[in-house]
Amino acid sequence: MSDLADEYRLEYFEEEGFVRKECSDCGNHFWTRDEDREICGEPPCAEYDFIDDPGFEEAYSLEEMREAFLSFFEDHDHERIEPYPVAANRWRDDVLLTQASIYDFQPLVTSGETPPPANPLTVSQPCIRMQDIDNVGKTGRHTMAFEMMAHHAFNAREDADAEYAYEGEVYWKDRTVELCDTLLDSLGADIEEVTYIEDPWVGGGNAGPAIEVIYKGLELATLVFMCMEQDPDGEYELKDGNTYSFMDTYIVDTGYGLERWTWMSQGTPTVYEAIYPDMIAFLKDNAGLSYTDEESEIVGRAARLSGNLDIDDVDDVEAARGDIADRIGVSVEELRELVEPLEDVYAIADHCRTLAYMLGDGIVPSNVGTGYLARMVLRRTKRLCDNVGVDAPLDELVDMQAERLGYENRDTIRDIVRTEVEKYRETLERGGRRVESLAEEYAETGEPIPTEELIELYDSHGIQPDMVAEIAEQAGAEVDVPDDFYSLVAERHDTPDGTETVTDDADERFEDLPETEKLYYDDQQRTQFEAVVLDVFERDEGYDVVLDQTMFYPEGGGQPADTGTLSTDDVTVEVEDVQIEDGVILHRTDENPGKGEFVNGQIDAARRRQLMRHHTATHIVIHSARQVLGEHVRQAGAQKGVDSSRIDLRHYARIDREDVKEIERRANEIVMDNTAVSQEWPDRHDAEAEHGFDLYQGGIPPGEQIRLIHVDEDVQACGGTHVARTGDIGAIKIRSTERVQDGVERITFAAGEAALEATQAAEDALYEAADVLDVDPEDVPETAERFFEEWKDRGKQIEDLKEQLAEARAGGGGDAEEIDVGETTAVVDRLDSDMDELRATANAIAEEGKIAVLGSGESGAQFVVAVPDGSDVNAGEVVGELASKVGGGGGGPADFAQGGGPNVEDLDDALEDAPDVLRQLQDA
RNA sequence: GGGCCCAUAGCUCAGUGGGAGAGUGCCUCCUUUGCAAGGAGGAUGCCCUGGGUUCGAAUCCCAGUGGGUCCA
Repeated sequence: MSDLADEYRLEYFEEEGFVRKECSDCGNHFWTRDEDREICGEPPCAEYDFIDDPGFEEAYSLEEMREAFLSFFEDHDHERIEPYPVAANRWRDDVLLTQASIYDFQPLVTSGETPPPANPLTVSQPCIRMQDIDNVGKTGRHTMAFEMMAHHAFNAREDADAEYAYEGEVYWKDRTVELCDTLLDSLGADIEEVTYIEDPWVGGGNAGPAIEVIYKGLELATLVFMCMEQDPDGEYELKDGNTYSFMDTYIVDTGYGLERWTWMSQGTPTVYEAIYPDMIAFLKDNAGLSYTDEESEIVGRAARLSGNLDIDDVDDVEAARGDIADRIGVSVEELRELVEPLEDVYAIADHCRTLAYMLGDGIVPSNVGTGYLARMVLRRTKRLCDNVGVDAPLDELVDMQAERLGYENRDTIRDIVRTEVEKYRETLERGGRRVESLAEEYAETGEPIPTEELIELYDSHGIQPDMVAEIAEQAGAEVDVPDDFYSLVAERHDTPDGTETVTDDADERFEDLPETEKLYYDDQQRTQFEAVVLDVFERDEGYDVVLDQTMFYPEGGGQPADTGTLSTDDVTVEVEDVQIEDGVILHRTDENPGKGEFVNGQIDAARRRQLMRHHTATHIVIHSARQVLGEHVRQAGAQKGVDSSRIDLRHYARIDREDVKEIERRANEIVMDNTAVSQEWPDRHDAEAEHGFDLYQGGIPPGEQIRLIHVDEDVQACGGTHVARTGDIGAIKIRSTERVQDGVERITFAAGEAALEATQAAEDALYEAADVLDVDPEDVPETAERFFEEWKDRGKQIEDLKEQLAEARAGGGGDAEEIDVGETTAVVDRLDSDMDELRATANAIAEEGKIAVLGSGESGAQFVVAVPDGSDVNAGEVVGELASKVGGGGGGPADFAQGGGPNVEDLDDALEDAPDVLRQLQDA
């Protein structure tokens, strides 16, 4: 096994007089121009040297530094590209957020399937990393949101066997280091002080040599040379314990932290003051934080010290605070009081920037996916604001960052923030009440609130344990939060195991067949074609027929497959389903048309027409919804059908009736405009540059060219079949909306004939209702309301009357049988009315000091037994005895019981036995 | 994508197989008339919808609808 040491012997280092050293402290190897240098320069081997002593010639703002970087690389033959959204799940499904510039090019560009937008290129990519969220504000250098400035070059070996979307070498290690070195020099850094540390990189199945660039104690950049992939037979064993071998493609992946470069140029105590000084000032002022000269001095020194410490988790921060306080010569309490509000302010500024990125790029808060992350950040930010006493509305704070970042959808962002803050407030209020009553309960018993309750409160109601503790304390209850609280919560989510066996049935039978020519894109209106049967494969039921070309659309992009027939001179076979595998289209048929035959294909035209109408209508509905609800609306899924289709949209509020009507109106305007629906196959990077990522509502297709569908002003990457003109859709009718998840709304709609049918079905329902009520359809709502009110009134009246009837009956005696049972009198009677009446009568009789035994045969045999106060007869037992005689059971409290059974014919016998039963039970 | 929780009076909620409740608000009267005052009486309800189990379901089971929440 070999390590990668040779990979770092660069000509550039040699030419420039670098020497390779081993750090006397940590043992890492590094390259430096300074022959006497002993340590690598990276904390904890060294401390920050740039606080109050900036490392560059001039101080740069964040914007100035970004521009300086990008234009430097433009001047050195790189093309500047626009950054991608922070919501990486918009072009890849393996991650949620963009965490590095290379994410922009994974997986299609890095694998060589798709060419990069430019080569070499430079970009400043906004990124969000949630991993360090607890450190933000505390360490002086951690941020959740940051921009990774980068230059990338995509190379492929000339001797590679396979075809790649880029060829040859643009540049590799020497040039990369040279560019970085030159950049530092041009900014006025003392390049004698710069060290390049050897630090092999491994991640996500790829690996390669990498270099950390350290200057004045701060890691300014990482230069990664991605050129290896995991390989069981690989020659190199790397730090993750796996073996790796070289790939055909090799990629320069660099990362320069914009914030750190800005910080380096200013030398402020923390990175936050360097990157958004205005917002920090505003927040400090708003929270009423002001410091005397002496206090400022302490805060400054503490900040410097915390920055110098190598702190990677919060426990260390807390422990370190004591250390810092000692070194400054103040008490820990004093230090905490001074520093904690500032830490909150730093974190608020950072979190607001994170939210601006997330919401600005169209993430909608939700209980799933990126939306959930946005919600978490927002709630955390709100807590920090409350904690430190910032009373400016959160939407205003987020807007400050959104404005700085140049977002144009600021009104929507503010609206989303306001909605979310309100939701959070309601959750807290609900939770507060719940905790209060729980706390009171446990305060009475004197027991601490059990952990099980805490988990339930957090998991099901979103109430943090510290909030429970706070409220419980006021109510005088104890709370003991276990240290492993969050792992206990996690345990609750452990599923019995869901090891999915990925059924990877990559069918080798089709490997030698050519890709089927897709006729359905040439003329989407045609339904007939001729073809040659290349091969036929037998299936469990039916056959897979492969043709040289086809008009049949295979299932894909939410559009179901076409059906139809294939005919030879001799036979006609039914096509029941169509699938595509590696470009080969499989027609699933009931019979074998015969290999080598010429066939005449005919697709079910009516079905296809409806599918096309629904597909084009889907684009129109999304487009209309975006106009009505806002530009943040994005497709979260779609399914087309013959009778109806549905689309799921990301939106932060319920779509109400007014919205539906407006969306429907706009959609039908587009239909009535009868504009042409066009398709084109542009280069993917040209398309992205012109239309942005909103193209990919339904997923990202691979390849150099992508198919775009234009409907009205809407443009989407789409592989489906569409009508020629919007008028062909006929009409679009929205049938229903539902909230399928928080932040995701589903619209179900019908197009063409189905729209007409849907409308007629709704009308039928109305007419039928009108017919029942015997009124005009337009009077149905009013009449229904009146009927409902009257119905309720009558219910009340009937109840009232029953009570009167019962009292009259109890007083009047009637034909009821009266028996003496010991010292009390019992009334036994059969009334044949409902339970309510039976109960009322029994109550009235008991009021008069008599035992009531009433039976009814109205719906099954039923009994009610009521006993007056002071009687020693148990009503429940009486009922139980009687009910068993009619094949049922019964029970209830000792003074009032009811029961019954299915055998009505035995009711009279049971009642006749009642006196005996009563006497027996009394004697017992 | 998965897990969990909730739905009862205008509001906040209790009730977990057998007669629908409390607090608050509302109405009437009394007391007092000074700020969230006291006393007495009264009206509140398809117990979310639909199925099932049961002699009997607000209560148990299933499905749906609406909301909440945690996780990947």
